[in-house]
Amino acid sequence: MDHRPLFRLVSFMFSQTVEYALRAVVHLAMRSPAPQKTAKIAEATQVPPAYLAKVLQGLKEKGIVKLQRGIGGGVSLAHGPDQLTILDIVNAVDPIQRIKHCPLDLKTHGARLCALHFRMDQALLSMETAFRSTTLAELLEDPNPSVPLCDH
Amino acid sequence: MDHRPLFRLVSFMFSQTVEYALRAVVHLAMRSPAPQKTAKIAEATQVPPAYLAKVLQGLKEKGIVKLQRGIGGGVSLAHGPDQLTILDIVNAVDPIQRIKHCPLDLKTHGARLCALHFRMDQALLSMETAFRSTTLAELLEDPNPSVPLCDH
DNA sequence: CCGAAATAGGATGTCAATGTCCTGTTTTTG
DNA sequence: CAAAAACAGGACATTGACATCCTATTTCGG
Repeated sequence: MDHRPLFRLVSFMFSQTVEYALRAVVHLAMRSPAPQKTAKIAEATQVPPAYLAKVLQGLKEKGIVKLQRGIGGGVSLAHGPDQLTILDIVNAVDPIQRIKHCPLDLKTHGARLCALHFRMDQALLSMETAFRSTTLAELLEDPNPSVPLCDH
Repeated sequence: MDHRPLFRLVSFMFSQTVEYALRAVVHLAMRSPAPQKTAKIAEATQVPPAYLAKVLQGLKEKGIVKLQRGIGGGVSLAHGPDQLTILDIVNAVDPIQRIKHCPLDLKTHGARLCALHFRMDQALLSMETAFRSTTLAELLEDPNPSVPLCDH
């Protein structure tokens, strides 16, 4: 009956849904290509099971994962971990929208951004670049001793 | 009666409130140090007047602007445009929260972030850095021919 | 073919962000 | 001092993100 968020947002920059999708996909990558049951992923990644199911359906529609019903079914990556970047996941769930034109739609100037929105767009670009630079496979190879998702 | 957002979010990364705060502060910087009335700022920046008033109150509490009541009063910057960065404004309204520890609070490892959250934090860092690198004064000096906020 | 295993998806609930409105309080000017 | 100017702030409305639950529907194994 209590519908307050189960977990505090990691950062206001990322939606809870992005966080959940990333956890799930990293979990899948660690076990790729074996399919995993949604309930198991939810437990391991500490994501609400019913909500994770919705998130995974979204990822399926974007071609990130495959869902298989029935005994022995479950969720698996649609591509190899070396073919998926963090950006692919983020964009599938909550696309990074670069600023293409001034949000104040004055027609007194062309498509050129004012200085403020240009700077904001540059910040978005740097984030986009950071996310594009790492594949799931590289995440798993990370020398960091803490395994992804902090489980073991 | 219609309470749908007046303007589409510029990017899911930035809240509407951050966008409004930045527009208002840039407007103030262009006219610094003369105080401006909230209603005038709202009109020039295309922000709902009553909501802008709330945003400005928040900025006052964070020491970004000064509010003066009565005839001849209005809103003015609490510091020179060369003393305020975009990051100062963003953090006053919707602080960028860097990821300090794994959001899955397993105690099986220390404060070290797993590879996924380390990458996410690096993306936040790059955005933070981008925002810290520009002061309001530098925004106004921008060689870009479109004046900030696209008005004139 | 039957039953168990899984996902599919609709209906519904809650809350914070966004936005409006109205009345109070402070300050300045004449 | 009186009146107008301007912010202060509480009450309230709406919406989308987050979340749950329950009932299909599909698929595999024996």
